[in-house]
Amino acid sequence: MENNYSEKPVDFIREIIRQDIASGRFGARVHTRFPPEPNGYLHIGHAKAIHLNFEIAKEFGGKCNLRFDDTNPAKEESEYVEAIKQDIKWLGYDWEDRLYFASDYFEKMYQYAIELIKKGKAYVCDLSPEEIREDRGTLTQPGKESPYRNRSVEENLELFKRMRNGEFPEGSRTLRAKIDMSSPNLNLRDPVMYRIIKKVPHYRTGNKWCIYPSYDWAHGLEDSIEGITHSLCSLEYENHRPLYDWFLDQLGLYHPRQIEFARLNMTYTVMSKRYLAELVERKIVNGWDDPRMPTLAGMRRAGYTPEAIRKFCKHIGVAKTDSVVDIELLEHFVREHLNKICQRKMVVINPLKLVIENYPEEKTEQLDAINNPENPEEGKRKIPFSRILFIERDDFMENPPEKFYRLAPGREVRLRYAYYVKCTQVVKDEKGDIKEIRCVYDPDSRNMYSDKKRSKAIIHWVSAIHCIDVEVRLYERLFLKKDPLDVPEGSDFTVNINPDSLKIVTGCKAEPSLADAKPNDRFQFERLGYFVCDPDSASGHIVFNRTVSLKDEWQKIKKFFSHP
RNA sequence: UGCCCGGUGGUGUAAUGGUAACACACCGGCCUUUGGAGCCGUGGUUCGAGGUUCAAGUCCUCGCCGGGCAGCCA
Repeated sequence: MENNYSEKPVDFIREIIRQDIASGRFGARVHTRFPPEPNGYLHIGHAKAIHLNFEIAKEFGGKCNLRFDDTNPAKEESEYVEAIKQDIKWLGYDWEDRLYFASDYFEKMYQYAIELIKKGKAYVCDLSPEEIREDRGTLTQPGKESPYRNRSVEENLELFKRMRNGEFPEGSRTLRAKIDMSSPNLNLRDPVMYRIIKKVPHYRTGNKWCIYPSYDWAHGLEDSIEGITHSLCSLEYENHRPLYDWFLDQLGLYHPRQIEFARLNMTYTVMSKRYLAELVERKIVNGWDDPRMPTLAGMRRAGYTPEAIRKFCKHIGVAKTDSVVDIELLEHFVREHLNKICQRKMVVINPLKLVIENYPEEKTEQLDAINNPENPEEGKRKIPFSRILFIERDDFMENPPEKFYRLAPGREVRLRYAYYVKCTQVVKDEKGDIKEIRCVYDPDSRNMYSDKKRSKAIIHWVSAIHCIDVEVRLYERLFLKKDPLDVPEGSDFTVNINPDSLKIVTGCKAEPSLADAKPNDRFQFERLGYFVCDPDSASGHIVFNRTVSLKDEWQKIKKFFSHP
């Protein structure tokens, strides 16, 4: 077993684990777990937790379990189990043979509950949910003890058995831990351990059970049963740790250590399952795997790579400070990786016809284009050039402002991998819209690699008779505001939705080599961004999703001009 | 007016009592057949006030600010 936990710096969790190893607290063992509830899709915040748990196990020569925490049949479905497994695999992690379900422990938990009753530490309570709430007290006032708190062990045992047997209606009784109704920590005011749920069957155990353990009771047992050493969870469980410890101590069971860390928040993003589900249900996005979603499924479809996400997780670190990470950081790692691995292609999204008047009508040339300047070994390809081309409408302006140094009347620019062209004429239609532009080219300018700047601009193009039509889906951030939940009184986050978060553009012109693109193939469209072939593609109808744009100096300048 | 947890450049994370570091973003500059990529540089004295110490972001005290907690959710 190769341990490599000597490098610095190290976060507070790894520091604690080092100490535990040094003191022999768990016999130098490290065993973590990722415990999702199968009630929704995994998002980038889960990626942080997955990364943390699996990487720590790897670093310390330990193991990490995948455990579905399926203790609430009302919310859980096997669809989510499968999606979650797929996402974790895609992210690059392997739970090997350690796939577990809390629902497999129900019988064991039940027996432990009986033990607790016998110790006089748990009782069946006949109070209604409302009555329990009223008796719980408030943040500043102690609670009131339940009138059923002092039932005999025998009666509790009998009642609990009848609860399991389904003799009581849903909501009529609970099993509660007998702790302290005046504890300043409200979690310790006789928390509910079991509730009766009869209306819905459990997706795995069906109707076998009609009592289900609550989180606080179940989670520590799950960790204990699996021999987990370090149970990593988010900050909101901090106040639950005394309870986690209490149950395990009362039962005298193997006792893992719970450590809390701050969950991930990102700008321009909502991260709770509730809101994500709402986006899906209200059809604001097209499903959980919509490329605008911060779900792993969405990011996969958007073209993000698992490598980039992992590197992001590594770099954000882990701490106890509530924080909001700039989404630019994620995008940075996506660009960084894609820049390395993507072959370049020329695609014109918003075509403008360009006619080279002095280029022979029938002539076609095959020009060399570099596949990936980051990796010369990927070689070159041929791209066809001819008299009529398409260029990006944005690359021409009739009345260019300062700092725009692309094509304009009388101006010369280089066509990437081809020639210099000079604009001689602008042709407009009846409405005055620019229909095409006419140019002359310099036949001697091909491959003049060392030619110093006859123009500052190089633009991309595609040959009109050779190109293929493709559909491009231009995705932008789903929300306009850094904090999408920052809304005026009485409205919800939909007021912050970006109305332009998806633009579907058909009739885009792509270089012919893209005809072979297969779903999930990733490319850089030169000067535009990174794109991935979408599974919606069919033969003859290829669809690309924009993963992320290239950084664009000109866009910045334009923005500066529009609001100085 | 309760309990718990936090507070280091715009953002996130380091500094383990000894000259505040790294990344992203931003702004300059260099380079470039992608206004891409790459390279170089400018921003902070660590929430505030005291205290301990030769020495404090780090330890102590008191404030201030932020977050969490009153589901038979997790």
